[in-house]
Amino acid sequence: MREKDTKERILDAAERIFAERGFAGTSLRAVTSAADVNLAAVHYHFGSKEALLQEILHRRVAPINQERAKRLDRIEARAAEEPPSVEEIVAAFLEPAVQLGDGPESDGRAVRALAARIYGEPRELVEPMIREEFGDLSRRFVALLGRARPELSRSEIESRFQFAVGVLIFVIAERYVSNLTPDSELDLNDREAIVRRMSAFIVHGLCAPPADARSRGGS
Amino acid sequence: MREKDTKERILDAAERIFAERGFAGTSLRAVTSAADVNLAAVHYHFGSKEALLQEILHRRVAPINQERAKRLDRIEARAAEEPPSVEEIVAAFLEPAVQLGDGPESDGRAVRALAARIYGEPRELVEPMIREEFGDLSRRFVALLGRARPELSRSEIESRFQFAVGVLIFVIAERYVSNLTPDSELDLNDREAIVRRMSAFIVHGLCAPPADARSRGGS
DNA sequence: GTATGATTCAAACGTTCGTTTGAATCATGG
DNA sequence: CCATGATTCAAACGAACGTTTGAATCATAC
Repeated sequence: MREKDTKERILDAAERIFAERGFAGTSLRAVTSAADVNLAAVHYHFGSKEALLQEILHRRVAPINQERAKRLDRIEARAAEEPPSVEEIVAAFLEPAVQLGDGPESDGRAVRALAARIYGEPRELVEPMIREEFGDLSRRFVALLGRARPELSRSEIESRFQFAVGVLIFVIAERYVSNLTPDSELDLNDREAIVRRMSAFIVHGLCAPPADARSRGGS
Repeated sequence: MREKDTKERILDAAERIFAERGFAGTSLRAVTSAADVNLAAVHYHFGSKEALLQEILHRRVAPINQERAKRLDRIEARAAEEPPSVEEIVAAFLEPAVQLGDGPESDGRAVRALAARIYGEPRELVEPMIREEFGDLSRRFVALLGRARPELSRSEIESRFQFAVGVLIFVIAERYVSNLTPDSELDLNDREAIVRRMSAFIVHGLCAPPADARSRGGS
């Protein structure tokens, strides 16, 4: 038996390659070759390529969503006494995600890139996965933001939550436009600064006055 | 000769299918079948699958970037007298993009989805395209934002610009998390409201105080 | 050592893919 | 009408794909 078992090696290799090439652009032969295992092992251990993707997502996303849920629990418990602040809600949303995949053996970059690129895959492939992993949590975030900003309609809160998701996904995916030019001063390795800036941007965006004249119309 | 010529039919069909399935997940047979043309026509007219993608991008993105460049010209001309406002810079950035692909014959949804999903494709495929189409414009937006917010470092401006890009991409891609749950009140057809809200969110995010203690350190 | 289930293996299946090829057809000008 | 280049066509090429198959090997318990 190898040092790291076959299943784990497949998961690690697939994670990296799915992140770079997407689901359709990743062949199982590329994965098994990178994992140094036999092609049939994928079917033996996972049943299908699609199930492999699902399992990769789950193994990475479940821990961060558990952490988010814990943080939400604490915020919700205190919300009975006083409304939550946008800052703490944003922290609960962002912090688990920006640490995604970091560990002693890995800097988590591929994991985060994969989590981000899921949003670009064909809808029928990933919407069930997204709904399953994030549906409940997003409802809870939206509800808490509603407590923090009661003058906004549910619809406007949902929009703003979505904008925050867009920022986060772009940041964790490290897909940048401006640093493609030679004069860019953006240092992608300064993650702390980027996270701090992102948090400030999102908090301030969320704290904007209502953009809708009839913002309370939808409730 | 058909009503619409072969080349145009291929471009239209490919645009739609690339947007749904991504580059690797799109077969030329799917495209040619949808366009009701012969498979070899793709190679005859475009040379390769990749060149087809490039041409699709260019035909859609070039007009919006021309419009953006025109708006930038106007803002830059006035910037000699007084600093530009964040609002007008954001409008110059967003408005051409949210109208992307809208015309008498098409609601532009597929076009926008494709423009958005380009960011998820393998880097070596799309970075040259992105650099070519957006490199110069992003430099100009960053420079103008620097004029509007001189207390921020170039690096922090670039980060914020990137966050704005993330929001825009998510919105034009119509990839939502919260509306996947049955109780969502987000109406994706109310584009005007969504754009208005997005603009407010971005403007307020960009107007946040410096997140970096040494924000002017990079200049 | 033997039996049994788990795991890995190499080969194959049937399908699909982007690209190429040479012939057929079309469009246009002289 | 003929010549010529443009365009479309059907077939094929060589490669790649996810999945399946049955045999071989491994691991473990008795």
